[in-house]
Amino acid sequence: MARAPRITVVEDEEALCLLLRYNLEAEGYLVETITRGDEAEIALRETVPDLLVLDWMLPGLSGIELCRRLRARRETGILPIIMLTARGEESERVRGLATGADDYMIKPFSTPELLARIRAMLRRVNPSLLLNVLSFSDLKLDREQHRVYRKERELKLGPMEFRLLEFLMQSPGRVFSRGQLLDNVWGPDIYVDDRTVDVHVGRLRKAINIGRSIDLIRTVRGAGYSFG
Amino acid sequence: MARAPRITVVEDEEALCLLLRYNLEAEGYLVETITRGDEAEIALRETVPDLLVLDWMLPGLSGIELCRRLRARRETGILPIIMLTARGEESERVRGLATGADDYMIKPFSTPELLARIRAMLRRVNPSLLLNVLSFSDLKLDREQHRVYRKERELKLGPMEFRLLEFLMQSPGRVFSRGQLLDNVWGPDIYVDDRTVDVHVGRLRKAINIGRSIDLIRTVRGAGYSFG
DNA sequence: TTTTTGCTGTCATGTAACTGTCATCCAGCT
DNA sequence: AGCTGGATGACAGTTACATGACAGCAAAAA
Repeated sequence: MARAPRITVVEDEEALCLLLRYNLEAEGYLVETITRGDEAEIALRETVPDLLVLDWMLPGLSGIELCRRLRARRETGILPIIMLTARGEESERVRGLATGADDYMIKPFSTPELLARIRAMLRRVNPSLLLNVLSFSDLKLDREQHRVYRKERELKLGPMEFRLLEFLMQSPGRVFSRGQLLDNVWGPDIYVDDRTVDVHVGRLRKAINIGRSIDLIRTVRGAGYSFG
Repeated sequence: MARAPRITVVEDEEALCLLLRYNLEAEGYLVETITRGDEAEIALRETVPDLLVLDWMLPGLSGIELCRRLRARRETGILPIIMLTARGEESERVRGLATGADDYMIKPFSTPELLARIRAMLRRVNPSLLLNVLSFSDLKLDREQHRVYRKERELKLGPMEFRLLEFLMQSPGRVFSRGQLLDNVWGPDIYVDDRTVDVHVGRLRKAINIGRSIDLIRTVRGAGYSFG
């Protein structure tokens, strides 16, 4: 499997939490589990995962309300959400979707089906997440082999440079602020200077723009960086 | 929603086709119905709707195969697809999703539920476009990519010009005083001369009115500026 | 163990781009 | 015309980014 997409599970039943974590990690995802709705809202303000599995009933803040609030924010407006509902009444199903969940599962549900839905949804939102080889122009990044090529010629990247490039290549053209890059590439709990990003982008540039190649990384003054 | 979303229904049962067309049109969608899989493939090469309702079993070309082919093409790679399946065996469900459908309904299904799912899915697809790209006439501003185009030609804007244009484009036609612009674009705690706005509007004008294009920014004497 | 090598984060410096102000010119209104 | 408010070019101060240098680590090699 490709580089792990991040999935956050918000579910108060301890047993189900463990089951989901076990299965999702077996599929190769990076999993974060949260048991309370209000805690989830705070956590999601920090970092946005690639997909959210959300229980309908939660202590602190109900799943449906959390969903509504997430949809109202730009950062999480299109975050894929799969809702877990206890009862299968149709009125509730419809309400769940109408609130902005992208899909729902009725408990008890089959784990393989949930995994299939997650895969389908991730592919729809950002196909790059599930690809093993990202390429753009004459640059190719192989996640499995941890190798990068520019025009058939292999490049030598440090670990940080590789991860930075990988992340940027997942959303070509999109501009990320230094804060976003630190969160997503360095990790949410790492506190380093914003300007460190500049240095690494510089190193990455030097590494991938061998010879006279055009610069594949764009600096957006006052905003951040983007690939392509 | 600005324009009526287009929905294509591919279904061979005449009665179901009529029922769906009737209900979807009542909701305000533009509906096209096709009864054969191979015909659908040809039609979808011409125009891509906003959403596709696709029967599992079809004459000419099966729904699952059509789905697979659509996913392979760039234009229809992320076209939202709701699959209609006759039997509800889980293996088939999973197969449907794994092929790339975004959702499915098991026949016989409840019409309100289908409508709710369509609504939810369109909201997810359309706002994502609407959220990130502002456009007016031949001017296009992409927030995510931080790029601005006039007639396919990319413009070079400074950070302030970009933010100013972004703000103005959010409410086309509305007039903002210099004070309002300072508050909203510069920030509430920034104290600069009112006349600074004039200069930036001037710079923005110069940047977006390349050549002989008509001026997209309107000066309202004694009141302020507006876009469009 | 010590030595070497490679990677990372911070800092200092240089530079190019951006910003705010002002003076001057111009257009619209009475 | 005369007045008022807006447009514009010039300019200096400031900001944000690029880059080279370097020390602290950690892993690999000797």
